[in-house]
Amino acid sequence: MEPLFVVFLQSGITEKYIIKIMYRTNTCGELNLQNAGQTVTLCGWLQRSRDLGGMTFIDLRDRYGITQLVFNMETRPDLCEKARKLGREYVLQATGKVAERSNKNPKMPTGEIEILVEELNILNPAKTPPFTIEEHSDGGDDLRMKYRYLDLRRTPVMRNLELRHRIAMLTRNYLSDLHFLEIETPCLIKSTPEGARDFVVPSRMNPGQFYALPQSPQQYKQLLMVAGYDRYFQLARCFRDEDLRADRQPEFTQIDCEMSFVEQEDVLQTFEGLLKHILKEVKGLEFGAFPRITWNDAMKYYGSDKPDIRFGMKFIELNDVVKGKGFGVFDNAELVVGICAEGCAEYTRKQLDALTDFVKRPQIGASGLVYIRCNGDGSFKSSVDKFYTPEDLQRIAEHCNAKAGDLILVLCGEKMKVRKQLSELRLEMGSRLGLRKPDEFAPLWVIDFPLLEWDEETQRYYAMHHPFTAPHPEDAPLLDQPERWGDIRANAYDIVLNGNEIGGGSIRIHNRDMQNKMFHTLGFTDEKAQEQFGFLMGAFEYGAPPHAGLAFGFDRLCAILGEADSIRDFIAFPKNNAGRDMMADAPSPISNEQLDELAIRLVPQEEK
RNA sequence: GGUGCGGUAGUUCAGUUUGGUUAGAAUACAUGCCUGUCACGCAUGGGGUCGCGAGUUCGAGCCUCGUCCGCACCGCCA
Repeated sequence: MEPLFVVFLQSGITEKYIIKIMYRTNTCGELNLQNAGQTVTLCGWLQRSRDLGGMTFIDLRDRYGITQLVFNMETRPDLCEKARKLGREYVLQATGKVAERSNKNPKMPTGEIEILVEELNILNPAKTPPFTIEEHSDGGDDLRMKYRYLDLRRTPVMRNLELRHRIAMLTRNYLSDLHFLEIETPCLIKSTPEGARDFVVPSRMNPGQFYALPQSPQQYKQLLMVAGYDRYFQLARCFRDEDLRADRQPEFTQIDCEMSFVEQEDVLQTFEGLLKHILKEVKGLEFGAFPRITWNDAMKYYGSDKPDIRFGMKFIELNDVVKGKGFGVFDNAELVVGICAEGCAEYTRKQLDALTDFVKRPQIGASGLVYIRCNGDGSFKSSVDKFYTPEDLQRIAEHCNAKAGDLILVLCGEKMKVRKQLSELRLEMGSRLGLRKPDEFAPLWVIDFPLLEWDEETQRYYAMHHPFTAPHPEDAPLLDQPERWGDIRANAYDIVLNGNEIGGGSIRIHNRDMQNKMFHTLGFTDEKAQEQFGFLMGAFEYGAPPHAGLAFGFDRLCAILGEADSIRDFIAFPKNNAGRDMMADAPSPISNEQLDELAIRLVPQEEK
């Protein structure tokens, strides 16, 4: 990085003026032996001081690094006395000569030099912080959230936010070069009941009426297509009033994109290109064409619509080889399915019990786990030896491609449920075997999602993606056959990285008849469709081009590339588990005056 | 809405299994000594509503119930 001085010069300010106005000539991360002899001024925070009696060392920290300041009792007793009184996190300005150290520290980039301080200004004293501002802080999660502005001083968090900035710039430049325009869409919009819960904002000027915050700029970006902005993107803030997770915040950022006059292949190529570009620039990794898998196959082989393909361990369906041998649990099951864990035949009883407990946890809900050990001597030991002869087990092992030394784990039950359960077990085994390395990246497209999803509770179909998603052309006729609605594929796709859904999109419906048919399928009356989506439907009558789009979860993408599990440290000011900002203590009650102005009356909790 | 784990010094934790004298450690902080440290070292010192409330008991940091808070997960997240 350029020294600060040079950056200022390049900005066109004259040198004479700079010296007068500049707090600092250099940052704390850029000085080395070549600067020896120069007089410099640095500013920063006191990271740590070491008082040796006759001399005092201070580590001065800023965003760019740490530089050591030296104070000597013999040469400047006044400054040395001053320096030894300073506390952690004091804000300092120090001027002095860059000098070669007699004892160099190879562990730090500036370790060959130090500053012989001639002038020291305390720009601001500081209270002792409640936790240490270091690479590995001694602070717990909630304390760090409460004092987030201190946590943000720590280098790991700074590096995360720098990474976020880099990915944002790479994205903007890449898409801009492809003629995409970044266009902002409103945050105060109309509430629509489909999908996630809306955050809602009362309107003072329209008493009793509310805006919603966007769950995504979906309808606006489609209107931009109607308006002829044929390539749009936005790093868009989105809001969803749902429960939080480590990788889910109530407000989050999407790389939101839409294109006109394209087919699915164009969209996939464009955004595969974007992700390849980011992976290359950030990680130095080059990829060929990303693998693609249909949703049906993803469910069949991984039990998940976002498979982690950093490792194999694909599902093997076993109905044909296990049924009819008198083991009622298998015989009565809709699906018997297993995975083969290579080299795990040595698993002890205790380890197998732990796995059984894992799948029986209420969150997963399997009723039991069957194992088959393929011993080194070619024999088998299983939890169902009573029902299966060695020859039966041999046949199952062959079906699973299991070798001597492998362990076959089998679950059974209702098809979709057991797939989901085995998916959890597969990921658990992957973790236990160290196959889910955070510095390995395995992107994947999942295509041909179902268009509709049956909801037991409300007894109706919902759009799996959203109501503007086009059906797969081959399946469109099935919209006229309600009994086949569950089989209709959509022209929808997700992009998956290391078992995380990092993006998704679809071809949109641009034809009025098709859209009407879709609303009908979803149980919307004409009036309701008109009320909810009227402005979009109206726009579509004035010449909507064929269009399609995709949105990346930007925070999640940053966290994965930052090799972290939680997105919180890639957001400057995140919310906690309960959606609270622990630093600002939001949300909070508002005054009666504010409520009156908004024409809102609160109902006491006990009346509910 | 549900499940699990946790809450003890400024901070991170031990102590809870088996209730029993003055609740410990490390680190941070303060004071003093120390001229080449870089996790400096040495000495001394201060620092506690054991989350909160109720109960059991002669006696509760420890057991029971309730409650609040944090984290992870299930449901939810078109």
